Amino acid sequence: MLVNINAASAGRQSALGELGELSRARVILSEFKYNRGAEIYGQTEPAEYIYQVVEGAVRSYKLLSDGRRQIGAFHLVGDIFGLENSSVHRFTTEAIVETTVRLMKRCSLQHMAEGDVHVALDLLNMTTSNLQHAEDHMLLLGRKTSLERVAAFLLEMDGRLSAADVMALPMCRRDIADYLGLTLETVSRALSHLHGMGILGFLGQTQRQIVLRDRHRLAELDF
Amino acid sequence: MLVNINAASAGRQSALGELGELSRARVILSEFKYNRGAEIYGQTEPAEYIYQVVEGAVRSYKLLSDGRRQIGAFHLVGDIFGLENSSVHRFTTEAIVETTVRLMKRCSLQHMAEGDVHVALDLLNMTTSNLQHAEDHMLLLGRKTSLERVAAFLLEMDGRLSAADVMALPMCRRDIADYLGLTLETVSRALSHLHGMGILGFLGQTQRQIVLRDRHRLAELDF
DNA sequence: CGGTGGGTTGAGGTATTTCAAGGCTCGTGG
DNA sequence: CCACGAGCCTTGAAATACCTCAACCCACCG
Repeated sequence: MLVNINAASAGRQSALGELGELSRARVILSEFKYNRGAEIYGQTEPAEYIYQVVEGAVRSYKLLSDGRRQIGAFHLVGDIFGLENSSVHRFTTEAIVETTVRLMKRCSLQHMAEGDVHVALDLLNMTTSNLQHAEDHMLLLGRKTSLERVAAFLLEMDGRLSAADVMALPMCRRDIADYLGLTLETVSRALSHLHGMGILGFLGQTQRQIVLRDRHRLAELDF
Repeated sequence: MLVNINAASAGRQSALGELGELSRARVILSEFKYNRGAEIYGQTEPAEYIYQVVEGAVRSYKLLSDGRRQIGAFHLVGDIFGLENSSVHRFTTEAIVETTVRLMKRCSLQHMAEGDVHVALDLLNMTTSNLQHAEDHMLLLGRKTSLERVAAFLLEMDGRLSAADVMALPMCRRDIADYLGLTLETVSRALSHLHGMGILGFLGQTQRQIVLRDRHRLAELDF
């Protein structure tokens, strides 16, 4: 059963609260754990389950035939993913770090949606949230400079991770780059630049813990 | 009433057929005509209506504060748009050419969706179609070259306009560019390049009528 | 006719990519 | 305990895809 479902989800998945709705129907199967880098499902695979991140982080991406990769979204704790309601997945998803997820059979969900308007409306809300994110991301990918993209990324993560005043990014530079439509070197340079401007600082040697020193000036960079 | 609703819509708006469902409830208001370039609604305006293109073509876009523009989608004959089901529009939309649309009050739709599962599922399907398009477009904007983008655009339009063997594009080069995340010059050069390769030809002087001579080779350019 | 709104093409500039080198951390095995 | 390689990150220098600026053409229209 899916009780106590991470109520503090201020992120994109605004419908999370309403998953309580779904939970009452006892269709949650169980938890499952994936190792760092493990594939959760592949593009064009039949979509059997939908998932919720309990712990860890997930990337979902598309590939071109020559290996170019575009990450469409990162799924953090509390997020629901795998909700392509065509019966086939449109992305490949992988665990970025050691990740545990909750599973739910998609067909029973489908069934529920047909019987209960509220479930259907919940699905609609979740899908709309995803659409909205995709729309904003198109603007970023089509029209923003590298610095603006990285600034937008940091602000997004700041809003979604929001653990403390220091962000612990789960993903590497290459993941960020493939999310932002850049190369990892460009991302690195942009971060260095922001560091040099005094807008952010690094903690530890791994460079994945980032502290926002001046959220206001960062927001000004993101048009 | 919304009968005879352009059944030949093989495009993204696969849910079009199901709009028949909606039509039965007599919430279609009337038709309205917009002049070339006229704004249909603006970003952040309250979303009062949803629309269906009867004749013409529509662009919907987002702007950055300095004028950079990203077109998220073109809406052609038969397409439904304005379906942001947050009560506020997330795009600005304009008629590309003289365009007539059908209107439907959004609130009554909302009301219907709450009462009828089928309506809710229709909305979900339409939203999912839009999401799928946005996901594919992210890959294009983030990772494809200018030639690949233009090739993909031509193939998309070929599938959606599919009037005869000659495509009559309603939109200018700048619109195409802002859709593909390029400049109009780059689009023009890519088209010239494809022309030079014998893959496509132009009809008339306006350069908006394009004939695909070699659809197969074009498809190979779109990874 | 002159002006405006597309469209094409060339030349030069630039943001980002590509290629390459080096540093740091961490796990593994000698 | 240290050596070593692998993974990750940064930084520099060179290459390039795309952008910018500019000129020109053509069709259309008052």
